[in-house]
Amino acid sequence: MGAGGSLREVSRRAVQSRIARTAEALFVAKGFEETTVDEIAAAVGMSQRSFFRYFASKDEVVLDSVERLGEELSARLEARPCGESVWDSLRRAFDPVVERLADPAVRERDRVLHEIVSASPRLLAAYLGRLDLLQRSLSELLVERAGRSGDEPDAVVVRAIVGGAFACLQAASLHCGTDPEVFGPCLDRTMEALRPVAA
Amino acid sequence: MGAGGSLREVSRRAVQSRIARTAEALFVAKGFEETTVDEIAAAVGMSQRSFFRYFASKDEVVLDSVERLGEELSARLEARPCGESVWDSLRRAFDPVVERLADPAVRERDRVLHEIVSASPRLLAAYLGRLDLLQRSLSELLVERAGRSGDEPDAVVVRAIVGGAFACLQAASLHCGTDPEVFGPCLDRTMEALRPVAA
DNA sequence: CAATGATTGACAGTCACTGACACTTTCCGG
DNA sequence: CCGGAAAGTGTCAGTGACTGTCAATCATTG
Repeated sequence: MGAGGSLREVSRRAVQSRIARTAEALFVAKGFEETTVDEIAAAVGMSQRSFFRYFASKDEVVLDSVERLGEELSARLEARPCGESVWDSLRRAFDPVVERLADPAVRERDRVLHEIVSASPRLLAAYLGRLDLLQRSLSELLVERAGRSGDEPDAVVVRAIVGGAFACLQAASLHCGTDPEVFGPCLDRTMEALRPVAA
Repeated sequence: MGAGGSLREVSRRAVQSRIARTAEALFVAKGFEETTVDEIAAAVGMSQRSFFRYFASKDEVVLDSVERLGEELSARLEARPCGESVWDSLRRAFDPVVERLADPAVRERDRVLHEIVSASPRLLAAYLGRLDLLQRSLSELLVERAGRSGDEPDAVVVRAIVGGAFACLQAASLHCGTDPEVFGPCLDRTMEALRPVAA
């Protein structure tokens, strides 16, 4: 089935990565809105048209890594045991977000990305849109899981709980830095404060 | 100080309202992305340039009402007593959102707006961006309030709690309709489930 | 009536993004 | 080694959101 010719996919990813790094440097230097796609394409050494063959939009260059983190997060959540509470499963699914920060290189890149995103209202909105999409799919997953284990799940409450967990994640990443020694406890503190009474 | 020449402001609002109603009709009929600003301007009977004198962007036409609701919500929260818990203050601040739905005309408009927003990923993202902005300002307000009443407020936790409350609101407005008899209890149910242990 | 300031339309320009087409490079069986 | 399909690329033209500018109009006020 058409998903993933491995050899070519690798080189595609390599080109995407090259574009992303180049673009991020420009975004940091001049700002996101102030950098045109033409400039990025020229800096990479390709036509504007080709840029859009690797990224569907200018936003995508920055949000692509969020997408990938979302997939991992989704996979982690799916791997959690059915008996575990929704809240704890979510907290564990967030582990990679914290663990990533152990690598200084990753930490630096996250910092840069965060700076770019939070400096542009439009990008920030697009970012939140992605998170919302992710929350929807995680909610569905959890509702289905609850149904499997015999519970009668309340879809609205599950959705609210997932939203609450992401609110904790968002608050932590906003107020605490990218230092894992600070971020982790910070996330735990917020998630303890908001822990649902039952679920 | 420069805020609000009353006479002219009124007529400006009237024009904005006329544009908004016209545009919303077109959005429902053809979809948001498929409706061009030229079409809206022509339908209202003005130049495209003038359209942009009343709304900074096409998004703004739809999100303007969200903005106004946000201001009311902010004012309500500020009016709550300092002694009240953060969570209860937020729940009470949400009251106008529920009460608005008592008026069938308002309910219908909310339904239309909701339909338009949720049908366009870009608009939805912009909407979430506004909510995020609102959450920031409410968080600041609550942190300051907690400081006034002698508590030592934890800004991160407050931010997470505000985010959690909005997650409840969002979940309710997503899963329950615009019927106030359904929406209200739905909101209460989610907010009871997520009520923070202390705060 | 004349001066003034706000509102507007017309026009031109930028930038994100898309579709079409021609060209080249790569790959593969014969 | 060759011929042709497949994939990648550049060029060009076009759409649509948005902005700056300027001249004309309109209402207000002295």
